[in-house]
Amino acid sequence: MDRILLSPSSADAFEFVSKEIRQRMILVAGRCTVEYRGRALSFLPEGERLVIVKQDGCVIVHRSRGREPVNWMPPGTRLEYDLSDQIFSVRCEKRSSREKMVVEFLKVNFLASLHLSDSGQQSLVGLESDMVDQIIEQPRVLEDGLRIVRREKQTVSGSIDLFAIDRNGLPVIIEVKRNPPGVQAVSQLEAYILDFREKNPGVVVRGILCAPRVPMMVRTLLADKGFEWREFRPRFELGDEKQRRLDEFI
Amino acid sequence: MDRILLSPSSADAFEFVSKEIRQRMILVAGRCTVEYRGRALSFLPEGERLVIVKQDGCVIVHRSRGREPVNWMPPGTRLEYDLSDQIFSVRCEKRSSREKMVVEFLKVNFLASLHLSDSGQQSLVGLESDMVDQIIEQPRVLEDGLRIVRREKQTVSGSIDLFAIDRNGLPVIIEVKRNPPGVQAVSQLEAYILDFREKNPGVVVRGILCAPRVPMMVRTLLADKGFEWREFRPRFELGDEKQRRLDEFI
DNA sequence: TTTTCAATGTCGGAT
DNA sequence: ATCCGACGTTGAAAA
Repeated sequence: MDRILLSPSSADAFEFVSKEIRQRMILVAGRCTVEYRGRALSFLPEGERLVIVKQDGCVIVHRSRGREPVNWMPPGTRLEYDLSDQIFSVRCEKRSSREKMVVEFLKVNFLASLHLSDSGQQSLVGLESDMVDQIIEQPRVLEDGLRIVRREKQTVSGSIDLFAIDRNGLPVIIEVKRNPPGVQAVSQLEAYILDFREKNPGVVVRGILCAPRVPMMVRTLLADKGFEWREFRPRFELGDEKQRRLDEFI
Repeated sequence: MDRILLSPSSADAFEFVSKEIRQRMILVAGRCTVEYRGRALSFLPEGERLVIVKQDGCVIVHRSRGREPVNWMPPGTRLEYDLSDQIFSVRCEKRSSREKMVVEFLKVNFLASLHLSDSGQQSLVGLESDMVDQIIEQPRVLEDGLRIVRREKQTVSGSIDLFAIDRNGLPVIIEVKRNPPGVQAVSQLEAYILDFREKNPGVVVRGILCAPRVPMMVRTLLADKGFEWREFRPRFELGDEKQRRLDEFI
C-alpha cells in the first residue's frame, strides 16, 4: 500500500506524486528553498528539509531540529505539484486566507506515499479545566467554608474561571492557571475585580489567583493590589484501562 | 545515504534503528499506541501514525490530519528503542522535565533513516516588531505631531511597546498588536496607564491601542476607559534578492 | 537559569 | 462566519 522512491530524478518525483490520489500522506525529503507569502513574508534559502503533505491538505516543512515546522500551510490548503526547468516544486495556496507557499526541490532524496488509518480518540488529563473540576469538587483545597457559586462567569472584561462565596458571605473571584502565571494574569484578575466593583458599588470582593506555583514577582504584585494567591498542585488520573496501561510502563 | 524499509517485521525494525547512529532523522510509520506522562497524562489508542525522531532528540507523533503533532517530546529527549513480545517500541524520557513518552508499534509499515544537512537562515517579516519599526519610522501613521520617545519601556506591569509625546506635549502610551486584540490587551494597556499615573500623580496620559483591526467589543471597552485605538495595516517587504524571488512566484 | 512575551501561533468551543 | 481563551503551547530574548 505504501510506496517509496529513493533519490529520484525531478521528473520521476513529479511522476510519482502526480499518480497519487488525495487522502494520502506524502513525504518529500531533499534540498529545497521555501517561500511563503500571506500573514507574513518569508524566504528560506537552500537546505535539506522534510515536507509532509497531510490528508486534510495541511503541509508542514520540518528542518533537522526543533518541534516546530519552519514553514507550513493550514488544513484546507489546495496544492499542486509542478515540474519546470528540472525543478520539482510543491505549490500550495489557500484562497480563503490569501496565503501561498512554494517549496522548490533542487534535489529529491526521498519520496514516500503513505496511508494512515486512524480513528482513535486521545485521552488527556491535566488541563486547566481538570484543575477547575477538582476545585469545584473539593473547594477546601483553597480554603474552608468556600462555596462555589458559578463556573465561567462572563464579564465585560472576559470570563472569570470561578465565582464563589466565602465562609463570611463575601464574594470571591477566582482565576485558575495551570502554569505559573505572569503579570498579565494579575491584570486579568484586576480587570474582573474592577468590573465587579463598578457593577456592585460598596460590595467588598476578594480576588484569588490559583496556580501550581506562583512566582515571587506575581505574589508581590497581587499583595500590592490587595489580592490573594493559592498554590494548588492537583493530582491527575486517567480512567481505568488507560490508567492501568500508564501505570505499567512507568 | 538514506535508508528505507517497507513493512518490516518488528525484529527487522528494531535491528534497523539499532544500527543508526545519532544525528540522523528517523521516520517510523505504522499502527501504534502512544502514552505520555509528564506535564499532563495522555493515552492514544491503536491507530496508524507517523513518528519523527529529529537530530536534536525531539520526537513528534503526527496523525493523518492537522498541523499539530498529537504527541511529542522536546529537544534534548533521550530515547531508546526496544523489542519485547514482538512489539517494537520507541521509549523517550527527559529527566530534566520529568517527562516520558512511549510509542508501541503493533505493526511497522515504513521505516526510514535520513540525514538533513541544513544551515540556511530564514528571513521573515510581518512580525509585531516590524509594525513597531514602521511606526517609529513614520509616527504620523498614528497621528500628526507624534514624537516617539522610547521603545520597550519597562514597567512593573509589563513592558510598553512605545512611549511617545503628542503635539500638545502630552505623554502617550502605545500598545501595538499584530493580530486583532482581545479584552486582555485593554487590561494590559490599562495596567500600564494605572502604573504611570501612580508614578506621575496629576499628569495626564493618553493610551492608544494600535492593531490592523480592532474588534467592536474592544473599541467600546477602550472608549469606556478613556483610551483610544488606531487601525494600522503595515506593508511588508523582504530585502532585495528575497523580495525579487517572492515577487516572481506570486 | 528564570522570566517575559510574541507567534504566519493552532485549535476547539461558543455566539 | 467571528470571537475568545487554553495549550503537555513553542521559541527567543532579556534579566
